[in-house]
Amino acid sequence: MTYRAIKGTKDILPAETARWQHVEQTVRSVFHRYNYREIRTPVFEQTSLFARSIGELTDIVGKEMYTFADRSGDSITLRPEGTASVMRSYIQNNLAQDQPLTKVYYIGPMFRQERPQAGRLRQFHQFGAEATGSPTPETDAEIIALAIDIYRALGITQWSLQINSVGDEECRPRYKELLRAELRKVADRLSPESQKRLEQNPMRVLDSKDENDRALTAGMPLINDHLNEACAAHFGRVKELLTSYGIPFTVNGRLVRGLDYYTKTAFEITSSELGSQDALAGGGRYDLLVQELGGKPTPSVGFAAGMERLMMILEKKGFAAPEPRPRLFLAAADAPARDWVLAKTMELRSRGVAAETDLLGRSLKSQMKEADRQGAAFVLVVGAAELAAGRGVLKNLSDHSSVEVALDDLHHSV
RNA sequence: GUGGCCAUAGUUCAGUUGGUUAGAACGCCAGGUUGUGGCCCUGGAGGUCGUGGGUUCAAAUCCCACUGGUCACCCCA
Repeated sequence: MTYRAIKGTKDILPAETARWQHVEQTVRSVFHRYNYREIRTPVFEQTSLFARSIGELTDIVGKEMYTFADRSGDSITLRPEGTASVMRSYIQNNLAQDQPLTKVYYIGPMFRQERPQAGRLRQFHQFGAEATGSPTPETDAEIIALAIDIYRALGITQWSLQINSVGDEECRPRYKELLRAELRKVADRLSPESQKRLEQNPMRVLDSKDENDRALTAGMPLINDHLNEACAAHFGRVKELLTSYGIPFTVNGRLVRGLDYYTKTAFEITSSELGSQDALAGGGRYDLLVQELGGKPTPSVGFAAGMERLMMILEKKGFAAPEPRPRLFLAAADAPARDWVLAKTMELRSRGVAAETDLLGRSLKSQMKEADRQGAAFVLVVGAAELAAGRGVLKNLSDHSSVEVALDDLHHSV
């Protein structure tokens, strides 16, 4: 084997594309149900767009981006997530002018240069939605409900929703100082990773998976106990709405998302059906991002979900999407019938019938086996005798029955 | 970036303390039935045993390096 797909990339083969298409269709139909419209942005952007929106200190920007210089020397990056591009497009195309609230969704490949493992690829696929222009908790709740509805529509029941509020530009800095002061008291005993975060992003220390860190920070103040009035009211309303929508959730005061731009609501949907990488979707509110990118202050909420992890669950559940199959397979019993069979196949196709025939000049037995393998509903064997009589025997491959039909109006018989 | 495990037909795997032409199942092709699929029977094609080096009379088997895969850490979808 000479060429292989690049590490961390995968071919989605014909045997699996039916499942992908089914998921894509289901996802789209739920988005449309919620009145979100599709947006398609380029898969690469100026590097600084991602650096600025995701945050210079995040792992994504610090060590995971596919960044390269193009031929003119500009620094280009393959998108590691969708929100930054969508917001760039929102500002560039002035989408705000059409209506006060813009609801869009996207679906497509993302790229991060990490070590691959179960549920993590270098090129992976996400779908997500952004509701831009609304500060209301009703919008947060809609985004979360939308994500949950997609899993429900796909028959995925083993998920759990965790939510938190990470505060805003007024109460978060105040809380961070409080937390930092607490953390300093145990700083020398924290893991090296957490010591680094103490100054840069102390909230991430609470999110550490290190057991010792967790023990040390066990009793420390949590952000959602130190929200200002506006954030607390917003968070309360989101929880109230989720409850009224019948969506179960747990509040996790230590939940901090990996991207810098979140404010107020942050949430994560995980599945116990997955391995170590168990996050199905994540999202939250990002009221400061649009202005950070040069637009007018525009409050927004959104989420992103991984397609491969969804596929892993569906595959594990043995979910099989229906495959396209030929309606009729036309088999030639002898050489003179081949031309007629080819012409008839083309005619049926032009009439909208999924018709298939042999292109390899194979024996009749082989053609029959092929028709069976393809899952064709019917097979018609045509030879000199049938051509002379103008009639043939149409065989139903699933119930083994046969009927005699006129060759001229075959399309009425299948 | 760090660590564990793994690498033999297209696929899933067997291959004894190192020993002669490396096997099975499934899949693929052909025939059994000179014009009818699925089951069955017969036959066939298909492998530089991941790559390179070393030990040995002898290596798929032991050792080293590399490459690839996989899982986990970090982090995330």
